[in-house]
Amino acid sequence: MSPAPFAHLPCPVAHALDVLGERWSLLILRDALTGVRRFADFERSLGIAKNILSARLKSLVENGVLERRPSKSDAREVEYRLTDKGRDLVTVVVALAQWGARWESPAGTAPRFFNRHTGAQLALLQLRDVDGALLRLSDIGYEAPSAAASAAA
Amino acid sequence: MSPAPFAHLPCPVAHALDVLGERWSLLILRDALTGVRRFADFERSLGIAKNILSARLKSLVENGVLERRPSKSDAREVEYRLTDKGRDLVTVVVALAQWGARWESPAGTAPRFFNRHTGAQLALLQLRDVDGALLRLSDIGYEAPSAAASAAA
DNA sequence: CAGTATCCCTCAAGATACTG
DNA sequence: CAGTATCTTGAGGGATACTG
Repeated sequence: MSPAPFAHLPCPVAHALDVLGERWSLLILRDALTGVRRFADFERSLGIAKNILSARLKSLVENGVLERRPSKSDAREVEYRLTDKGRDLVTVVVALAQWGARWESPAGTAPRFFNRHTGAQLALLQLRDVDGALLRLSDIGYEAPSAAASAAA
Repeated sequence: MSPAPFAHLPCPVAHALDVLGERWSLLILRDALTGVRRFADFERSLGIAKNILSARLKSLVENGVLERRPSKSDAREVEYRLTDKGRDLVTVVVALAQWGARWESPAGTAPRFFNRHTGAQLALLQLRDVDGALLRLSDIGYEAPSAAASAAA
């Protein structure tokens, strides 16, 4: 996200991308969400260079998505664990995974998230109204900040 | 996505990011999902340089996410419209928006998606089992391709 | 309006060597 | 194991001028 951060754009997607927009960030997050915690494991799992991994982990820690701390079992080891903020990204990662599996991965080759108690697949993420009704894209509007906060006041 | 594409990684998130991982792609998608169709409108809305916008639109068209075609109302104008594949990204964009609004945007300043018939907010995207039960992160497993396809066969 | 054509610059990313 | 230190590269991105 070097040249010009998106922070000035009045858009939560932009703000999210200022934290996650770099090439490796969401993949690191995917690993973290599936239980990876150690530097060397991220490295192996992703095939990422050490310096890049180091930089990305640092930025994710700075942004409060991961927490860095010594392992409980062995104080010499370091663990990167998800914060609540990081854990909350599971919908983003799963949404990407579901889209990727459907449209970009050769059928049957993609790993999948599943319910570890039953083995069942996750339901597709879908847009719903607060009352639970399914929404189509055409039902959805996007409310500018001025129209929302300002006009409401 | 220059140096080394993620295509070789056995991960649908990686494959999705090969299409969407560049800085502007998801923001362009957000615009497209909220009805933006013309080059100049993307340009104004995002404050993106023309050459970059041109390149991103081209790549999104190549990847089947957008479709480029003359406007129906004025054949001299060009429109970029979402394909089904592109429309299917709404969950990704909304997931990012919800996360960004919650964790990165100053309270109340972020635009929001809403039900345009009722004005109600969208429900938070949440992970559910096929039967509709809410799932927590700890309930979720991630199944490697070998363990899935190979072992199943 | 919807782009192309240039030029420039920075930084993400890669490779490798080294350290506590 | 978990990084830091360097060096290099090449693409992504920005600005501006120009065109059908």
